[in-house]
Amino acid sequence: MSKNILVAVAWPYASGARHLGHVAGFGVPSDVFARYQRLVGNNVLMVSGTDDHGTPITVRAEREGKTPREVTDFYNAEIRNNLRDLGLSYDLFTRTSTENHYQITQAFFTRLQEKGYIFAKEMIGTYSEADKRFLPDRYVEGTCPHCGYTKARGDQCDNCGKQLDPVDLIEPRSTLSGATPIFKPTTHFFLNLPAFVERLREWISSQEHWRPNVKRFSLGLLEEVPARAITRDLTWGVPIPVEGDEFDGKRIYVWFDAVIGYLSAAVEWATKVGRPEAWREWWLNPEARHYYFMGKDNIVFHSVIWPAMLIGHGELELPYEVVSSEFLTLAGGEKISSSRAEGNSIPFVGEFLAQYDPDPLRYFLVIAGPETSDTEWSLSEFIRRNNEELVATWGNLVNRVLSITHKNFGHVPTPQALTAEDEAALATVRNAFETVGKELEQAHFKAALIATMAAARSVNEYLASQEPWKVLKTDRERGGTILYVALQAINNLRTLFTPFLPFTSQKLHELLGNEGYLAGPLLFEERQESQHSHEVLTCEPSTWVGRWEWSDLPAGRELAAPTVLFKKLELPTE
RNA sequence: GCCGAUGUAGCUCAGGGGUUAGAGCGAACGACUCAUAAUCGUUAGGUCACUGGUUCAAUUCCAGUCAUCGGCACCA
Repeated sequence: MSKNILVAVAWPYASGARHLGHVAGFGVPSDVFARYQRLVGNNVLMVSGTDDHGTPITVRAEREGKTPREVTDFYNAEIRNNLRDLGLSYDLFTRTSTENHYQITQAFFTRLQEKGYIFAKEMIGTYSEADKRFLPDRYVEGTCPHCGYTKARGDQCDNCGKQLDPVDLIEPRSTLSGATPIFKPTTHFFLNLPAFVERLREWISSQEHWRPNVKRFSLGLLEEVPARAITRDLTWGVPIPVEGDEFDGKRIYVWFDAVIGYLSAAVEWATKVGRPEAWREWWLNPEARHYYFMGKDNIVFHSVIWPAMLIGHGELELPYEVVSSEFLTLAGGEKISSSRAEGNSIPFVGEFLAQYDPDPLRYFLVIAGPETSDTEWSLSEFIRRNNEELVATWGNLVNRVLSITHKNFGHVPTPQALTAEDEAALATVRNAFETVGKELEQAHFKAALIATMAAARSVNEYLASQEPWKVLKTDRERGGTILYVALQAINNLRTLFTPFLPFTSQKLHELLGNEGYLAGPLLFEERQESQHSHEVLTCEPSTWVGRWEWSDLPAGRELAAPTVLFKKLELPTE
């Protein structure tokens, strides 16, 4: 009956601190989805990790006089802390610089090579003697042969927009050292993507449930798919599993290995929980559904390249759904990319959570996040929505019901026969399990949260119409019945809000005297391999108690005096 | 340049070939006082960017225009 659901979340790049745009794009939506699926009773495996490889990390390491591993150790820890503090309930959040990942990546490479999907080819690389390295095109600068712009990059001229090749540049120089590079041949491996075009087209065309923009974009990409180089001249990364000295200074391209992380992380998780073959229940199970979450800049890797690799592999499951977010922007539409995070005013996750609670941020990122189009980030809007929506509608509802109950009864009152109005109020909340669930099922997070808030609002309406504070003065029994109904409502809204607001839902869970974890703690766990150890972020959802269905709060249960779920916020004055 | 996206009420955004185009917030008026001065009700009348086209019918499909944004292979 339960389905196996893989929640595959994009891998944040361990080259620096992550900002709110990153967690808005893949983090919060994937966690809402995973928590909902667990409440429904499905077997969820939610995995990701930091992407530890690539040129920017090696460059940063050199600039800081550190090793790439030290750099990624630092940012992996910071990102892990961010994700934990935001309540992102990964079954396993690991990293790509593990022995497990190296082995699985190499095996994947070898398998594709044996099946003829990978071939070697000589190409011209840009080499800098001064930097002692080959330079990615973006690290080469020079004068544009078309427009004379002196700061054109090796891949493109920002002035005239023309695409370039480093050899085209007049007076090329390394952006790292300023030295003049030379061009020399270097051999690399290519993934033969054209071999997969027909199968990909057929597969994507048959995905009726994909969002039209993702589908159209992906099919568009197939119009022209070249073979793609999957190795680089680098010394930090997964070594190429091919015999020969000429490959010593080369590594597998970060994106080729990062997507394999979805598989290697599942294997690592299975090992960790002591059931080494358990990953097969997701990866070799045609009934399993794989959902991928990412920002729109990553669609190509998840809808084309990774599926091609999976088709080439031959045994593993393909994506069921590719859920892509748009971008969180600053006022004025400026894109917030990782490479430009420094110097603009989008807050880093760590800084932000040092000042604000995670649930209000999660609320904002779902209700006002870039689900279907770019949306703007604004601190004043965040505070406004916290105060006028989250606090006023939901936080205040909980507080008023618990306060009046505590003041008049101290426990859940025993109800008399329910009136039609009582039944209607309960039915509205009861029905929300279906309406909200249907939206979440389709990854419509914003609509789901709006529907949940509407259910909360309906309880405020019920209270306004029944006026228990008035009734209590003349008819204590009836007043108690109204409060009983309201308590049942918030007890169930607690469950409905759990995917979005795990921390405060857990708090309410406890305020209402319920046992156990509705949304449990997230943990760090040390994993030792032969050369290194690393820490992973994990949790124990199998021990959590919530179910996506109506539950009764028993009459007579003692209720303590409430404390508020959400604080009102003020805009900083400076 | 090529490809794509977006342009809907004061604000932030949904929606979608067809009765009076929606939500939240703001604003106005009223009700209430249990509650974090929170809540509830009523109201606010936006040429759904512009111009053509297809259609019995378009804001919703198509084309063009304007504006904004993104992708365009070794950036992740």
